[in-house]
Amino acid sequence: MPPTESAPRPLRSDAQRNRARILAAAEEIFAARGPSASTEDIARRADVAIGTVFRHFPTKAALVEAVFAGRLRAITEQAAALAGAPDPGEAFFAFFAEAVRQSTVKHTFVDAIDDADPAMVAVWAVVATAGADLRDAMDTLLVRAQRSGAVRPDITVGDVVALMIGTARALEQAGPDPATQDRLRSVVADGLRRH
Amino acid sequence: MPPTESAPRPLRSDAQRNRARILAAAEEIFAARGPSASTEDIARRADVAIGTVFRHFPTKAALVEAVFAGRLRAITEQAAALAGAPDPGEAFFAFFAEAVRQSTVKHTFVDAIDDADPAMVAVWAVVATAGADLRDAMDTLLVRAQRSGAVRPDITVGDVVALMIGTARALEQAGPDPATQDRLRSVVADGLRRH
Amino acid sequence: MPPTESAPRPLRSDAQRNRARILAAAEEIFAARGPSASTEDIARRADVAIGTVFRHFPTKAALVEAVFAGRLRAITEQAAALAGAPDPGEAFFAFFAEAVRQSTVKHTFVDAIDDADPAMVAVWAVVATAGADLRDAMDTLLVRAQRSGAVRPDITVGDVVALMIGTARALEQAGPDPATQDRLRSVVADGLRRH
Amino acid sequence: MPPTESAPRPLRSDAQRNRARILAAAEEIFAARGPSASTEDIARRADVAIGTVFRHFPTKAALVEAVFAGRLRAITEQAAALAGAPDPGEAFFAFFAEAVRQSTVKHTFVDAIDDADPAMVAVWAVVATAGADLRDAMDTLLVRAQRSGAVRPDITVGDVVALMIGTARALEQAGPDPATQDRLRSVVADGLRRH
DNA sequence: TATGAATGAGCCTTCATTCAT
DNA sequence: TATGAATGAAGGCTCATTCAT
Repeated sequence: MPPTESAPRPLRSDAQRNRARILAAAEEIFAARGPSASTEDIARRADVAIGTVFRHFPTKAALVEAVFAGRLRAITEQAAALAGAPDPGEAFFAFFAEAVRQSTVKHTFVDAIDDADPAMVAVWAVVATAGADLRDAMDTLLVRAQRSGAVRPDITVGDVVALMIGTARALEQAGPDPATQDRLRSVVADGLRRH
Repeated sequence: MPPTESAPRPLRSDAQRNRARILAAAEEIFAARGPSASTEDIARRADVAIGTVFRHFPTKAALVEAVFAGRLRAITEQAAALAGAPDPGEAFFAFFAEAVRQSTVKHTFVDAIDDADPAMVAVWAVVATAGADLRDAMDTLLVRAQRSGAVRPDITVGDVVALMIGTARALEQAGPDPATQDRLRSVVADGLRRH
Repeated sequence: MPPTESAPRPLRSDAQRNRARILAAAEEIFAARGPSASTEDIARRADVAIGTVFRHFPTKAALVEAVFAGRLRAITEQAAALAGAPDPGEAFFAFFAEAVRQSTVKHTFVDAIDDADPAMVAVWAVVATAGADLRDAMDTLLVRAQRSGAVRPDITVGDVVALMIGTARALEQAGPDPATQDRLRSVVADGLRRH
Repeated sequence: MPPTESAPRPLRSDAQRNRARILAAAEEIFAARGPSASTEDIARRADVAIGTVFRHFPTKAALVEAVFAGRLRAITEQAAALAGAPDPGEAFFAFFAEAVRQSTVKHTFVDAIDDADPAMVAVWAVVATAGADLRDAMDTLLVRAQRSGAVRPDITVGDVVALMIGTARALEQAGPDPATQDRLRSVVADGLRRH
């Protein structure tokens, strides 16, 4: 047992499994009912006692943050994977479509984070870090696409983020019909192109 | 001596005033802090007792719905006002911009309404009515704009509603800078145009 | 309803009764089991719902503080009542005996206040105010008694407070036998006299 | 091959070491933060796992008791060491001062022990034994001091115990200033002398 | 009708205790 | 024996809703 806890030892296998189950349960339940869903419900879905949830995530905010950051990281990886694609425009729009698809849940997490709640301030810190990585990856994609003439030159990364979230919201509103979802996505994508 | 027993008798004038104050307070507070703001806070802002709020709106959900329906009616009126404008395309896009502007609140109301709650059935009825009126008014605007060639012909009213909500969400995400808001709105509007 | 809540209107009679019942219940239960007793138990003893306790005392600390401050005020009144007594020494020792008697409960409140708990910081503020009044009243008593030669001149008010609390603790420890309690009290009183 | 099955077999040396570490940690932490400090914290300070604490002390109360009994034993030894001192009065007051000094901790342990809890019956047995030894040792000191005329003849051992605890409480209340602590101790000591 | 005190289910969190590893 | 993850009963507090005044 080292004097300082600097390197938290790897979790025991059963603990790892529980941690994963809790994250999965939280992802599902937050997606379905928003992050105001109760921790108790998440514990029930993960089939663990409430204390176990709090052992892994000392705070409800920490749990929300973990789920949210996980999602950001996944999207970031996809942006990175497309960074070297041959056609910059195609890469950008492929990323946009995929990111929107993955954000389409009943409640986007951003909605969930109530700035008024001081407990959520810490959440934003972590999210900001993960978000910065994502922004960097997106910036690469965006700049290349703009240089190639595929995207309006006045658009910023912040614009793209906002439009991704907004488009996800629109799809959520419109319902699951694939044709409709394609149509809506194409509207925003067209708007982003140089005209 | 009420005029007829069948219809809900008109409220006494002070009751009417209270109802209006409560709605106004709810609008402000829901817009600022989302629909999870407490009913107490709304009562306080309206300067009435909590019991009065529940006398006018038997349920918190009913209050949320009333605010939402009110907003729908306001937007409907604007659509109606633009129905006879000389330039159909201009009318449509003016409506779109205005509607988005008015929907830009921190938390959209739709998020607040829990479909699973049986107490919300009656609520949805009212909203549905208001929503149908809005759809009709929007349909007029949309069809004229499409006939004039200003808007993509494959777009439906549902698409426009979804995009309005999504765009409002994007603006909320992007923050208050007017130039940014214009840029984002123009992206979606451009995407809606025939290209 | 005044715009500013500066003067909280007098409570409705039933609310007053409940407030008094809660305070009485808290006094009993804190005295018997210490201030770590649960708010729920106090509510039960007062025969009100838990929410009612929190309506009257927004925090558990506020409840502890109210009980504690009430006790301080009672003792302060007694000190004030004895301030003009003809024999200063007699007055001082009568006060000391009475104050000790009233503090003899299984758990003194001071024990209760956990400095480590940040929620208790506010408690100390109020207590300090009530305590300052008490100190003033005690100071009068003490100085007169010292001038009359009845009490050791090097004793301070702080000493008297500490000895009161300590003596109460000793009596609590010794049990309820009156002769024993008198003996213990007389030991400390004798020690305070000029010898 | 244990010596006899009837007596609890001696602990393995590492277990002995752990037991001692836990007791030391508990002593420190209970002294600093009172007996409501969490068992986890004690385990952490002792650098053992929580399960180890519960293997050695089946209950938190048992741990509190062990610390308490240890303290009683330490004080008993001091009383015994002074039993044959040449000046009986000096010996008694030296013991009193030292015992008070050692009891000056933020929370007295007696407070922590809940008499109502049936799990505490066994605990009290041990404490009672240690307490009886202490009383015997103190009795020797006290009777000698009374015979020599240094202490009031009506005082009992129970009185002395109560006053020790009460004085410790007074010192705790008064704060750490040495002059103040001396003054308070001298007040009680003077009160105990024959006058 | 309006008032606002009372109710109590539910939420997040802590911690003594148990038990699989 | 030691470990530390899991358990689950409380505890403090909030807030939608009810009801006596």
